[in-house]
Amino acid sequence: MPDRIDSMRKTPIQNRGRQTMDDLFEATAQLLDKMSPDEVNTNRIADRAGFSIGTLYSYFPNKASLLREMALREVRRFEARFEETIEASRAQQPDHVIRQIVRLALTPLKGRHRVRRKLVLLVGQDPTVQAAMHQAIDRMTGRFLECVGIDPNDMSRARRFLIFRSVLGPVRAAALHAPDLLALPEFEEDLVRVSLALLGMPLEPAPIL
Amino acid sequence: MPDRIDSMRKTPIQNRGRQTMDDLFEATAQLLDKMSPDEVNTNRIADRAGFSIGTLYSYFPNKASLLREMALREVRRFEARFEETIEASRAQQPDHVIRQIVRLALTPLKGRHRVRRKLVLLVGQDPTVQAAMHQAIDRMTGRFLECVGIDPNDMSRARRFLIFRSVLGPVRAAALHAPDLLALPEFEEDLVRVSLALLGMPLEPAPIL
Amino acid sequence: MPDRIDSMRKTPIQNRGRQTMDDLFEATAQLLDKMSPDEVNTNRIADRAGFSIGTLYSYFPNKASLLREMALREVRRFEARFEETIEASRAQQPDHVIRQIVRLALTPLKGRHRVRRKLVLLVGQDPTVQAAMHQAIDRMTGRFLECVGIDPNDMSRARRFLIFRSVLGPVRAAALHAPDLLALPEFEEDLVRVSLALLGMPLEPAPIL
Amino acid sequence: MPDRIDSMRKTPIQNRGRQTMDDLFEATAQLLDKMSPDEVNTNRIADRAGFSIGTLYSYFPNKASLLREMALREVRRFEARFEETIEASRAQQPDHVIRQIVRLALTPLKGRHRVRRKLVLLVGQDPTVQAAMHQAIDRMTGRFLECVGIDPNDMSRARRFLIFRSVLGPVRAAALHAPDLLALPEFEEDLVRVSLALLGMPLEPAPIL
DNA sequence: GATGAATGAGAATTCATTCAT
DNA sequence: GATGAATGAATTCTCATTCAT
Repeated sequence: MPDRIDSMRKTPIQNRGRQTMDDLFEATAQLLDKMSPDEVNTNRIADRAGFSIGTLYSYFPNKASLLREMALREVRRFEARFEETIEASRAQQPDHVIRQIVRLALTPLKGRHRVRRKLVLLVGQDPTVQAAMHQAIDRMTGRFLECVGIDPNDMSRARRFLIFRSVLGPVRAAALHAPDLLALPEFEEDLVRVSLALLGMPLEPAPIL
Repeated sequence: MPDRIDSMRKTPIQNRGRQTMDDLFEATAQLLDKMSPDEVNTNRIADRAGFSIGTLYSYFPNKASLLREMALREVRRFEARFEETIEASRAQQPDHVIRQIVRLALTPLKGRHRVRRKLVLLVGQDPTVQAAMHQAIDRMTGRFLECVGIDPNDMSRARRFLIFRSVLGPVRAAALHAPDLLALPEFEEDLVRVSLALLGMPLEPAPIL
Repeated sequence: MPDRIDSMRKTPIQNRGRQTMDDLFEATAQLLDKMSPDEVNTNRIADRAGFSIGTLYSYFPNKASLLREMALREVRRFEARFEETIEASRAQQPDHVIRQIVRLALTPLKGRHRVRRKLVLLVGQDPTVQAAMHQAIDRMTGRFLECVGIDPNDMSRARRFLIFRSVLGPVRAAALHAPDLLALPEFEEDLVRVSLALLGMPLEPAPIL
Repeated sequence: MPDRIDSMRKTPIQNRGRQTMDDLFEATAQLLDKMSPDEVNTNRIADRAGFSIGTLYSYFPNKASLLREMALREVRRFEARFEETIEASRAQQPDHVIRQIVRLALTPLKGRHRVRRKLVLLVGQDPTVQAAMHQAIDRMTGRFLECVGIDPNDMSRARRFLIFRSVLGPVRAAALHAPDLLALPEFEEDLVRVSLALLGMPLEPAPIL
């Protein structure tokens, strides 16, 4: 799976192309949902999307770039939903804002948590995706602090790094290995508590249970 | 915790065999350290370990089992180190115990955080490994609660799930993308704070910075 | 010398068509100049010529025929230049005529020796092109002998075969691998000497140096 | 057809490997003899050689390198035969030596002139092969001059370049397009004449016929 | 006529695995 | 037991060509 520089073959400004790419992404998602990541190959993707393999390769220079674009799109989508959430929480108390964000993280798009996990397995080494994810998290952290009125410079890098990641990591783990937790109020509660602890704003002493 | 898994071809009671397997694991680790996971193949592993490919296949029935055993060994090793840490912290304050555990998580064996990450990429879908990891985390959580004198039944499943995973996830993220954080006292501090918050024992109101 | 070959789809009597074909040839030449022959494909040719791939296929039934026509055009052009040279040398001494022909061979159109070589690599097996080239050389040999007043029947087939080919081969080799030789007077001199030797008219005993 | 640096995958010091490579070369030659060069693919080569495709790729990193090695072997073989010829002609008159060399060029190995031609079509752009061929010709020229007692420094570069190439080019052309010429005494005669003319040693005035 | 998205056969290459020595 | 040459299914990717718009 060689790695080219140019990520896409044709700029999908045309709606035609945009639709085809979406079809390919959707096909990929369905396959990831159904089978192990290394069974997902370009032939199967094209086939399921209802295109010939050649069409796939006229939209993406190679397999890696298709997966990369798909991952980047996921990141962008999450950030967009985050942005909406922040906007809707303007001028609210920090704990309320955090709770909204935790809920956002807990609500997988179309139940596609498994797809996302497998996508990570396929794209995990891709530096572009890595960078995009971490920059997105950093941007979202910044937006959040701004929203709740904290100057980022008043907070250590370590803590800024942790605020969201201490929520996102466990959510992913739960989604994969204990999905029922996602629906429990006390799970949401504890995630909020973690973030607030890092903001120096503990809730009332947490009940042990 | 029995040592044998039936994906191993021979019971490695003989030291010869044990040594050979360790050599193969070490070779795999070195390759993972050097190259992308999908460049790591059985021929290269055998080659670097100084064995023929045939020998590799007399110790493991297939590639997946080699990687699986290796991952399981990592899990067992971590748990063993955890056990030592707990033993050494007997009858200490919870925050002290937690701090020791955080330090354990921050100190990978031989700086092999990258190796572990890539191993996950290769083995990530293996149900045996998944199960072993989560069972280990659950066992360690139990041991910890026992050590600090909390009855596990007094704590919600959600919280038990989170206590360690809210530390482990961010540590891995930092190891991969902001390794310098691992050495910062305030990073350790905040990780401890996260766990304590979940135990309902906040430190003194956290300074924002 | 009729201009039409039945591998062309339309008789390019219309200037439009003629121009389009020339554009396609020119694009092909530019690509051959820039890249390796097997990187030159029909899509790139159409693209560089500023046409759609469909247009290319309305002028040529397939890739081979485009390249064939292009090669045949080269052959015709060379023969036309040869004809001019011969005409301009009417009633001159044989050594003078030969020198003019050698100069012609040394002076490729637009410095496109490399293009010609790569075209040969792409079209080399085409029997039509092979035949056209050799017939052209035979015709030119005949014209030359006529011009200098030698009856072709007075000369062996072997020698007629050699007269021009002993010049053309080395010139191509030099163009590709020692282009600086092309400009040296002694190179031209020796090529003339070779041809004259075959005509049984050696120059004064050649200086060794 | 990507191009690696390393030309061979395993050093064929072992006789086993040497034999396998020879089989692959022989299979390639047979295919080139039978079909057009671009129909010759690695699958067919392996198949005809009686190996699996994987075996081919354990001896050569890619198709290009197989063809390259084969071409280089041809060059080495020709040079070896040249060397024998020179040795056998020690202390003979220049015209005798040249005649032997011309005969060598006229005697294709196993009637494989066509194979060689097609090999050139496949490998023609390969810089390694190009360089090897030209260096070989230069070495042979040097050996020849030494043998007939001419100091290379007494001869212009242009002429040294031409001495053999003015023979080799036409021979190849004849082999491909007028094979019957190869057997004619007057063809041999004229080739000798060409070389001698370049050495400043004309034969008796050439008979026109 | 022109366009260019779509096609799909076919080619190169990899690598887990086997088995004769 | 060890070896490593050989296997071949599977995968990625290309590009000449078609045809609906």
